[in-house]
Order: sequence, then C-alpha cells, then structure tokens
Amino acid sequence: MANPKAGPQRSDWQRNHERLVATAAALVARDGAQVSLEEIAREAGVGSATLHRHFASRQVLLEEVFRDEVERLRRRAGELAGGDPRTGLVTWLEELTTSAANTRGLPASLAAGADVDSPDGDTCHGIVREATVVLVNRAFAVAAVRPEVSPDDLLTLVEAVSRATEGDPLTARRLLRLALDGICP
Amino acid sequence: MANPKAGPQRSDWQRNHERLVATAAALVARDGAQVSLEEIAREAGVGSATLHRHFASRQVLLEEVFRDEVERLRRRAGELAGGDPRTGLVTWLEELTTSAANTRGLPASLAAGADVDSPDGDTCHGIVREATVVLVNRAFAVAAVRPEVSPDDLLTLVEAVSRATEGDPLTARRLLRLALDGICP
DNA sequence: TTGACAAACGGAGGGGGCCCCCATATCGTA
DNA sequence: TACGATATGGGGGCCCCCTCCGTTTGTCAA
Repeated sequence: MANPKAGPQRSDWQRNHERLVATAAALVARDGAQVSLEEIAREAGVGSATLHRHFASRQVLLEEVFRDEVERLRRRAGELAGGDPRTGLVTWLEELTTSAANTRGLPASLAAGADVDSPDGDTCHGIVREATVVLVNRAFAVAAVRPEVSPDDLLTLVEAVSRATEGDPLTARRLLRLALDGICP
Repeated sequence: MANPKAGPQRSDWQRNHERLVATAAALVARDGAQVSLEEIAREAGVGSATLHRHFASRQVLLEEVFRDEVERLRRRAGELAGGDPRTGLVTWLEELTTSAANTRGLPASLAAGADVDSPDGDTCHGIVREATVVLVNRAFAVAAVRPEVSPDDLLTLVEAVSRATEGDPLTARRLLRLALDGICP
C-alpha cells in the first residue's frame, strides 16, 4: 500500500498520505511515539480506516515520519567518511545521539526497527546501521576502536542512551562521551 | 491503601493483596511491564476494581513486584561497600545490570521510578540510587572514577543498557563493560 | 462532456483496556 | 448471632486498535 514501487496512485490517495505523515510528525513530536493513531487520523481529517489502509502498522508510519531526518543523517555520515576515521566515528555517534535525543519518538522507532527483518536499506534503523558499519570499519582500519566492539554494540548503546534521555540532548551527549571515554581515569 | 503504615487490614484484603502481587510477578515475568492489569486481576481471581483499590497505579504495583529483588540488590551493595572501592563499584554496576536485564519489566520500572518524587528509600529506583551513591562516593575517595561522573549518570546508563538488552544479560554485561572501559584502546 | 469502473473513503462496530460507581457480600467483634 | 465497618466485583463510560462494507470520488475512454 505504501509501496514506493507502486504505479501512480489516485490524487486523493497521495493527498491523504501526505496529510497523515505531516500530522503524525506533529503529534509524535508533541506526544511521543505512543500517540493515538485515532487522533492522528482525526487531526488529519480522514477516517481511521484510511490511516490503516495507508500504514499497515504504527512502525510503518513512524518509518515514514522519520525518513527525512534519517536521510539527513545518512548524508552526514557520507561527509564524515571522508575525514579522519577516529574523529569521524566519534562525531557521527555524537550527532546521531543528539539527533535521536532531540527527535521525540525516534529512539523508540530506531530500536523497534532493529527487530524487523527487512533489508537494511528499507528501515530507518537499517540506514543508520549501514552508515555506522562504514564508519566503524574505517576506524577499525586505523585501530581507533577496540577490536571487540561491533557496530551493533555501538548502535544499541546510542539507541539506549538517546531513549533514556529523550528530550535532553545535552545529557544524552554527556552520557555518550562517558561511554566512549570510559568511566575510570 | 497499599500503605505499609496502615493498621491491620482484613484478612481478605491481605489475601487478595498477596495474590495480586504474586500473579503480577508471574505475568510481568512472562509478558513484560505492559501486561494488562485486567488480565492480572482475572488471573488472580479478583475484580479489576479490587486491583485498582490495592494499587493506585501500575507503577505502584510494579514497585511491590520488584521489591524483593531490589532488597536483595541493596544487601549486595552493603557487602560490596566493605571491600575495594574500585572493584566494588564495577561489580555493583555489573550485577545491577545483569539483574535488571534478567528481570523482565525491572528496567522500565526503575526508569519510571526516577520520575516519581517520593523519598529515595520508598521506590525501587530510590533504593538502587542510594546504594549507587554510596559506592560511587567510595570510588571517588580513591580517585577510581572520573570526577565528572555522577551516580545518576551511571544509573541512567545502567537502566538504558538493561532496558535495551532486556532478556539478554550477556549482551547487557558486555555493553556495560564497554561503557566502563571506553570504546577506544 | 459524460458514463462507467476501479480505487479510495469513512462510519460503525467488535474486541480489549483502564478506571470508577455503588449495590452487595464478608469479616471481626460485642 | 447480629451489626457495622470494610472490602468486593459487575457493569458502564470512555478511549484505543483494527476491519467490514456500503458509499463516494477520481480517472479515462468514448
């Protein structure tokens, strides 16, 4: 239904789709990822059946809500992959954490996306994961990261920290630095 | 209602209270902290009104469900406060993380408890927090921890990691060690 | 322009959850 | 045993998720 490969849809379909995503973005930003789907439909001026026809699950809707921000992050990772591997990875993890802590609902959505078994490029979690893998591998190559650390470890850590500090990017950033540097002197 | 200072309650009150906590413990262990309160009441053989009369909120019920495990942890912290400050703190954080990751619903309950403004000794979060403060202060005294690290930072980190790895204590432990030691060599 | 068909819509309802009201039942005691 | 305080639970209100199905709307060919 929300299939990007599908042919041209009717104009009302497209209009409603956009209205739903925009409304969902606003309400998720205000109330978090658990906001009522009924309320999103009401606010968008469509019946709840329409919402469910467009998005098979809450997660599918959230994926679309956060797609732009995640695309921005992906491009940023591309930039960082051109510079110093160590700085690049650290900056990436910091900016990812800050973005997630700043974007209500994103940490929960990224974490939920980790449990879906669709190709990496198809989910927000997958996109972030691919970017992280690239930057971690570059850091590995110059021994800037402990060898026993995996990209998924780092992702779990980032998602955990940003979820625990949702709405407080400064604390999120501080906790991430703590984890990166270690607790002991 | 669930006030421990209250005088002797009627026997049926006490019986139902115990049944509810025991049933809640079983269902939370099976399904997590979001299990339906109606189901707990049904399974315990009481009306849902009775459940709400005994526990003003889900959080109050969870506090009671996890009280024993948290008391066990508190005692363990007391033991650890007698040995080496550095080892004691690290062991404490590891065991706390492992316990939380192993106990379905506990991470969520601890995190939720952080937002309640009741005295530290009254909530599971508060009890864990007091224990952590003691051990962190001992570690501070021998400079075994970076001075900019606060007990609440460590708690947030532990709660975040254990929540993100709920049901997988090995990963929880690995991620905690990572954070304690730092990501880079 | 119009007519016909596929595509899309939305109200309504079933199933469930949370919480509370109040008529009823039970416990402890005199 | 009878009485009053204490505790119970069914049922209802309200909201949520999701689907069915009768109705509307957009599109395109004639």
